[in-house]
Amino acid sequence: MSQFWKPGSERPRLIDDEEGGVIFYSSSPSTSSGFGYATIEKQRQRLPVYKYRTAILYLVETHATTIIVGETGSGKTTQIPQYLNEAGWAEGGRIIACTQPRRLAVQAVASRVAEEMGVKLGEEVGYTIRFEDLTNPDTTKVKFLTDGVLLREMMDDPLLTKYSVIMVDEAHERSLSTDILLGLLKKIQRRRPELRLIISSATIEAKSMSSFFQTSSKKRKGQTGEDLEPRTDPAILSVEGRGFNVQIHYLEEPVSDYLQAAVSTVLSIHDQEPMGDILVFLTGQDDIDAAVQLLTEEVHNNRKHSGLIILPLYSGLPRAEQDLVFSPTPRGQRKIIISTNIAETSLTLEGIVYVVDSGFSKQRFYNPISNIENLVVAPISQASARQRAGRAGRVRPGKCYRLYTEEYFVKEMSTQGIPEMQRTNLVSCVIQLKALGIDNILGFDWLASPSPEAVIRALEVLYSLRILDDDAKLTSPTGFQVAEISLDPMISKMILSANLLGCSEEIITISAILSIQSIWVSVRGSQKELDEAKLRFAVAEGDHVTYLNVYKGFLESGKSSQWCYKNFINYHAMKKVIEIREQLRRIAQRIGIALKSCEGNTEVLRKAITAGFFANACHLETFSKGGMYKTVRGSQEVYIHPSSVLFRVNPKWVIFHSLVSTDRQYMRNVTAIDPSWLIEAAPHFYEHQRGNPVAY
DNA sequence: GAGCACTGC
Repeated sequence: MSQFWKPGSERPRLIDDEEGGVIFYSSSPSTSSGFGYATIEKQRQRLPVYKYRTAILYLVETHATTIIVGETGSGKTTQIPQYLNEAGWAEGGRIIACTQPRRLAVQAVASRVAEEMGVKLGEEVGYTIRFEDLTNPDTTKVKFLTDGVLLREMMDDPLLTKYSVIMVDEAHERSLSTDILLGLLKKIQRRRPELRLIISSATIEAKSMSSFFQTSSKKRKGQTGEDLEPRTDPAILSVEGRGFNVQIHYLEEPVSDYLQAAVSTVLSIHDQEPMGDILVFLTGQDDIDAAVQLLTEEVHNNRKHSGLIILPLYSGLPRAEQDLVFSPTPRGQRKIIISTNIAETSLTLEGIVYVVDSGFSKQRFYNPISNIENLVVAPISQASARQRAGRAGRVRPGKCYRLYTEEYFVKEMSTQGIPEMQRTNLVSCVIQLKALGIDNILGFDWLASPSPEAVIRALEVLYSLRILDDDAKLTSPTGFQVAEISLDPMISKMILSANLLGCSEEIITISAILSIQSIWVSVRGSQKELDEAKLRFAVAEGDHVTYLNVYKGFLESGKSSQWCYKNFINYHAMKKVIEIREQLRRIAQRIGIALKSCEGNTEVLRKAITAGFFANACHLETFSKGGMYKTVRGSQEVYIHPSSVLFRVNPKWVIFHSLVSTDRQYMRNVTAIDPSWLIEAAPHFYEHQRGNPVAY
């Protein structure tokens, strides 16, 4: 192995003593010396671990914003809320809020804190995620929630007045909700000087977070000159974690085929390194299946490779197969998990000692000009590479093999990666800000500004849906109602139109189904059987009405998992559909939509769909071969996806829910329409020309 | 006749 691999030159992280150790550094000179440690300025000083609590409480007391940086395992997430609670930050009916970007993390952290405090989950310590509110308004003092839920709470309480401290965890991940939330929190801070923010982030983002929250500190003195308000310059506290050291190895020479390189690296680790599981990061299902097959063949052909358990891991994998990665490795064997990015942040695997990092992942990019989102294989960032490597050091010191050179890591890889804000469609983001009364989206104080093109495109789409008016303000009632519905605005618009057309009962079912990945079981081997199963539900109107038949069948079966199995339908997906539908029903009730069924009238159904998705209208190119369509607006070449029930049926006019772009643009979830409905639904968008609709 | 990184409300 030594011929190909070169150890990294980055010095191992300092974990200096068995105490753990806290390093404190303040971004500004301190006037107080009461604690004996706060005199250090822009200079690192290690403090004994018992002062962790003191340091945090002091900083939160004196600074409006505290930025906590550090590694996993440093106890930031679980200890800080407890310190704050003990220090009285949740007295007098105030609540300490702690956000996470993922539902699972919220649940896990909340139950751990409840356990550590010796209280019942849902009382002093509670959590709120979509579909689940385990809090008690009378007793909850520490509340964990997803950042998306906190954003939703702002719709009713824009200043988040019930919270005394808000801690935002994993801020370095820079998810869309986190970025929006941080921008809004900074605004709130100006109106609520008593509010305390704690931003928890990876070390690499500390500086940008700190300068973002840095505000001019003019009015800090009260009339008599005493300090009334906290310091407005953020403090930075750095906490070392207890993770084990991970030795980094780079390739001596670059390789062109990372898949092959990954396979041979796994085999040489198995031959030459002591026992311990291996985690391999590849990009997607295709890569992973190919690698699993190559390794399995190798195990069959070569006896020295026995004792290997090879497991794929990606989100589309059926639940039972996903769970295999969590089963303990039998003694004398070695587990090899070949995974997408799901293992980078979403899942934590125990027992990993070796990581093989391809240096690539699939990433979504949005082109505001064509209004199309693309999924492409792209190089990861240095931050991502560090995160992947860290997965090897959870149980004991580990090793990470990077399938690229150190020069590439240092010179070619970007340090951070592009925030989601800058590579996604912004319609939902814009409508959320509009609902909070923020009208100047481009002028908003962003952590990372979205491109003007993307903002303009989002405004345009919302305007065409009559969600925004000529002044780019929310229309009443449509715009305000759409903002209440926690779905894609085009779907929300479809629901509102269904109310007028008398088919809301059916349309909220369709909406629930459209907002999950797929209701079909993904099976590679038995494609034919799946297609046959689909035909049992398929109708000429298209995929949307077909979904209604599936839902009806599921209800008639008594929500049976057996029935799902027989019909190649994903049972877990259907349960989720029921859950989302129930939430939509509640929201509909709240905004005054009466549920009404159209009793099988599919024309009004398709008119409601058209009212939301008129912009996605296409017509068949009559003289072209192979079912080529062109979008009415923009004349883009598109095709019906083979998974659609309208594949090869090729109706003359269709609208689609979304595009998948590979070598071609494929329309997913397609419904046949009458072109006259387009002008009826959106006279501001389409006009007649020689009997057919044409986009303005 | 082909393909879906990952979250979230």
